[in-house]
Amino acid sequence: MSSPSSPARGRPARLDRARTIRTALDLLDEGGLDALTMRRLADAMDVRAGALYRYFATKQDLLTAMAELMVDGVTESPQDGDWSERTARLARALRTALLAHRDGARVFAGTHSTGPNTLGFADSLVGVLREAGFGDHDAARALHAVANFTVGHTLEEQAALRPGEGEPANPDVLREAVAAGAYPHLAATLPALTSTDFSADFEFGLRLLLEGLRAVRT
Amino acid sequence: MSSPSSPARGRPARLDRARTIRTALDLLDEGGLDALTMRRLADAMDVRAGALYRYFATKQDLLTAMAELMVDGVTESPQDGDWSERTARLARALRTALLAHRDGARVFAGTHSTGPNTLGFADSLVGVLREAGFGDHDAARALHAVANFTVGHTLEEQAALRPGEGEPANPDVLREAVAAGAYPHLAATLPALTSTDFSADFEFGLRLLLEGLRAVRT
DNA sequence: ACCTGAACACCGTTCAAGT
DNA sequence: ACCTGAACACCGTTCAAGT
Repeated sequence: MSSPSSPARGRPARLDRARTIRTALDLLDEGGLDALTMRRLADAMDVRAGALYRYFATKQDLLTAMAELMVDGVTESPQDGDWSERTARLARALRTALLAHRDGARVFAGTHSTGPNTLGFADSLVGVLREAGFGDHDAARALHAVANFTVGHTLEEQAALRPGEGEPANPDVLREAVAAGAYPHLAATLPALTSTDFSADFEFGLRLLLEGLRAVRT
Repeated sequence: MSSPSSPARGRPARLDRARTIRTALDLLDEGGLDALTMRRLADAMDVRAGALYRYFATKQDLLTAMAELMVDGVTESPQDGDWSERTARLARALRTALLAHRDGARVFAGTHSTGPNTLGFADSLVGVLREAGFGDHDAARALHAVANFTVGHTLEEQAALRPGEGEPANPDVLREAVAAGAYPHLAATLPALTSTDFSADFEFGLRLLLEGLRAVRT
């Protein structure tokens, strides 16, 4: 919690937290997480790298603030529909928010924001389930399951969308590897495994969780 | 694919791929992923950093090989029980394998091995589901859902086990943040949310997926 | 109060040259 | 054939000193 004092005495600050976080997200979209360095961010803000540390204790602190800003608005959704429709909407909104920035899921997975957007999302999801009659433990665990699946899925989705610099794309590697070894089931399901319909993939997993919740409901 | 030639002509090599990967996993266990550098690994192998590049094209290549070795044996499991019990066993075996190394889930999530252990695991899981009557697309998507959930869960579990150097542990941060803001549902479920029974958490999510698969089955 | 300058202690990777 | 030496082009972070 670095905090330049509020009454703006002395020189007007060239830097501030909110503008820096937004610029960092722009840089993320341009070059990805690996290209986002404190020095480059400082350049974009017309400042030396050291100056950033008056506003962010560490780079991790900056990344956490970026993750928190990314999920701004994920909590807003119409309140109609039953609990499973509302849960699905929240999960979809989280995925969409992560997809909106290059390496969004990687940034989010690597941080643990306790800001209002992140907590608001969690409170909404837990609220929907509690009001639907789920117990506290089940609601908390369902939140974890949905969030872990959603982040895990989006991590894969964004990794598949941008294969590692120069390396051949995943489908080709997989085809070759499966052809070489003895993987009868993978060979038979290759078209399904190399499908790039990530939305359908996500919806399937989400449906499993929701059907599971329905079955588990006392 | 760096590959020193097989007929050992000239000086006997001090380095080899397999021994280097095992040493890297030892270093991982000692200091975590952030402390695993090519220079430190070279030190441990009594060699200069540059020499490693005769065996690994990049650090990413090394990490992929580590991930592949981590899931060695995850495919072996008794073949008895019905499809949901067998699927559960495979998922549990994956989690256990990732938990066996410090930052195991982070290493695994950051790579995409197409080695025999990784493919063997995928083939087993898809095989169990296909033999149970699931279609190719559903089996492939179920593999993704189970794997994404398992890796996502273990990522969180290992992050919670080692709070970020100096930062207060997550439960305390969460308690304070929830107390400060207006999160009625989080406040009511705080004990459940800050539970550290990760196995129960994992089993709950896994159960949701399996019950969901049962419901989705044609 | 806010930022610069300069340093500290590192990184991953490449490649000519030695043995 | 295998490895060293040395460099290249960077990192995150700290902190006295300037304005």
